[in-house]
Amino acid sequence: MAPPDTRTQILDAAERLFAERGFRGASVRAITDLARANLAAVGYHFGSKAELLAAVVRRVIEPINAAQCARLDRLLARTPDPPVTELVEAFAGPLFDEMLAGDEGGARTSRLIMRIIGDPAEEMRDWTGSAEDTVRDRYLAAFGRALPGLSPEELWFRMRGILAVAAVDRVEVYNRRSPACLSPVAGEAARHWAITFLAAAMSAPPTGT
Amino acid sequence: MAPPDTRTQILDAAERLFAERGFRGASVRAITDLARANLAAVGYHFGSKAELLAAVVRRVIEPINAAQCARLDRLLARTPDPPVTELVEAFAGPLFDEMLAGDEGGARTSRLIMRIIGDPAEEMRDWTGSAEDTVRDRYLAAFGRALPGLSPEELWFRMRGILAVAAVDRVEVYNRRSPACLSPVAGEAARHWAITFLAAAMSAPPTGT
DNA sequence: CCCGCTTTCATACGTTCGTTTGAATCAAAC
DNA sequence: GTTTGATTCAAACGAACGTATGAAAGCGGG
Repeated sequence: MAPPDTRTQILDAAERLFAERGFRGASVRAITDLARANLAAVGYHFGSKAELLAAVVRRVIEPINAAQCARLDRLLARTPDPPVTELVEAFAGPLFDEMLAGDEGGARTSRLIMRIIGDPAEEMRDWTGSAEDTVRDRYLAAFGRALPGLSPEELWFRMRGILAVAAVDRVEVYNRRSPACLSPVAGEAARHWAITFLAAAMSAPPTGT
Repeated sequence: MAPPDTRTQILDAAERLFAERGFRGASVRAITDLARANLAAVGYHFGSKAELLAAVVRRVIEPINAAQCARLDRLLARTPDPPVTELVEAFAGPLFDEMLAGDEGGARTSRLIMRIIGDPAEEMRDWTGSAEDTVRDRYLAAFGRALPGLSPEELWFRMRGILAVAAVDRVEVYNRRSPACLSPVAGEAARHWAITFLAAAMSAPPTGT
């Protein structure tokens, strides 16, 4: 099981191609070619392309969610009302951690998150995910205590902003169309920049409406 | 030419379907069906599906860019160094203005911007756009004066954040997976929330790295 | 009426897609 | 050595796709 394990190789190839090309853009043939597996292996090991996607997404999301959860636990063990900056760090940090752990300096996971958010294919939303909802609700509650006066709707609006900024990092379109003079952003710098940016954004006073 | 104008009807249908389903997900057949036109009409009026997309994107982007440019001119006519909040308002405001003008309360344009940012299809990046680069560079310069001490790279990182937050608004995935209790956000409120959120984010002190 | 030009239409072509199938291969148990 | 179950393989299926084609239809000016 150690070296080749067709199933894992397909998962790896699919993660990469789904991230790069989206659900519709990554054909089963391209995935099995990259995985050096047979075309029918996807059907055999996963049932269908949609179920393969779900397996890929779960494998990527789970450690991120676990880390977000653990860091929130650690924060709450220290004080029941952590400051906004630390909440942002705990929530957004794991997104960048996992991103940086990937083979290509994290671009792959970041792009995959972008796909999860933005891919129009219906199949991108079928990976259940009650655990994700739980974590999200816990952070919503914690942010709510740290930012009294913010309506639940505006709070949720701001949390979507966190995900958007984290996901949009390293997305190709931007880098392709970025001002020519700028060098690509190193992963660690992007992490700090994002935390700074988002902590300030989350801490903004309530709009009022 | 007034009522039916096949070309315009195709543009409208394509704008809607590209926004909803992405480039690959919106088939030429679905577009011409929605437009009540013949399948071959796309080839006749636009040449190819990719050129149809370019025409759609240009039609959506141009007024936004013009508005961003005009508002920056107005700002600079008043003072050579406008404050960050007004720059954010001038840059992000038109995104929401145009979004709100659409038929479905703006969701369509917002989603299309999201596609422009996130769609993995290569064709999504072929709509030239030197005018867009000009506007972007002008805002980069203005933000640079308003935020001395920020490196050009971090400045560009933050401007991408503006686009990300504006685009992610009303994207279906989020609303589908949003906490059940929350009602959907009204367009005007989202605009204020985003400006507040982004003005605070842009005004954050330099990270330093 | 008829002409030239634009536009619409039905149809077909070749490709690529996801999925299925049934035989071949492999590895361990007996 | 044979059997059994799991895995891999080449091949094929029908469906959907983007595009091209040539005839039909509309239509204002001679």
